[in-house]
Amino acid sequence: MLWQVDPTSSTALHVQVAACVRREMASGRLAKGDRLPSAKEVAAVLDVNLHTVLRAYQSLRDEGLIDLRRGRGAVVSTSDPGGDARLRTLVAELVAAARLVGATPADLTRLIESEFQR
Amino acid sequence: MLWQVDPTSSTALHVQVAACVRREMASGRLAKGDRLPSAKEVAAVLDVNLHTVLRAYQSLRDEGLIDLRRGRGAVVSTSDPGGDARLRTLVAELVAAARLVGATPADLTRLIESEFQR
DNA sequence: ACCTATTTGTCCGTATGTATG
DNA sequence: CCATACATACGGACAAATAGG
Repeated sequence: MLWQVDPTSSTALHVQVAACVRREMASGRLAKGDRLPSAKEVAAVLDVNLHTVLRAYQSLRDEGLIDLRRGRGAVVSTSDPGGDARLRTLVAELVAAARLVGATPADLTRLIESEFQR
Repeated sequence: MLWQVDPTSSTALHVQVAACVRREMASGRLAKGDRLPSAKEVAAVLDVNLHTVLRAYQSLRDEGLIDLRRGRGAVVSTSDPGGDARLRTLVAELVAAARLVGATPADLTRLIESEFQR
């Protein structure tokens, strides 16, 4: 992958790094299930700080483009053919809503269990 | 505002700080248009790093809860429309979807906790 | 118009923790 | 046990936007 960033640009470095990954995905050079190079590697290649790459990866994760896990690395998100794609979407929405009102996981568990019994 | 964080907790500090703000908003002590204390102040009060507070503020901005601008500070942008009603609706949807795929309450709890951790 | 202080934004560096293989 | 890789927190430095005198 030939990535490139411009340190003098007015756009933030981590945004540029994220854009690199999106380009690779758009062009098909990165397909679902592919593993991205480690943040450490990318940082070395682009001569930027490790945090800058990690921040870019995390923003991609927030967009749902990649799956990011400790010890494993970054993997392009799969379409998840199993039926639980909707489940995870709902969970994400629920957690977001819970955060808005300061509800804890325990609160949600209680709500869910009472709902399950109906 | 009496904010408090637990450095020994397993949940990240910046998540706790963001939760503090959400609680204030949910309780009505922070209303639309109100200005949040500067990140520097919060950092001093909570005895955490400035960056930790800034990260919390930025995540709140990403959620659309506050407006964040250099030199000005953080201003509440919404008055938390939603509340518990939306939470219960989402729980009902989630439970319905879980039944379809045979997921148990324990499965949902696990999913929710991992989602909360992010 | 100018200067200064404040406040967020970004980047770098270092250290430690945690999950994975 | 150990190496890898992301996660978080702290600290320092500088830049950019804003507000006020």
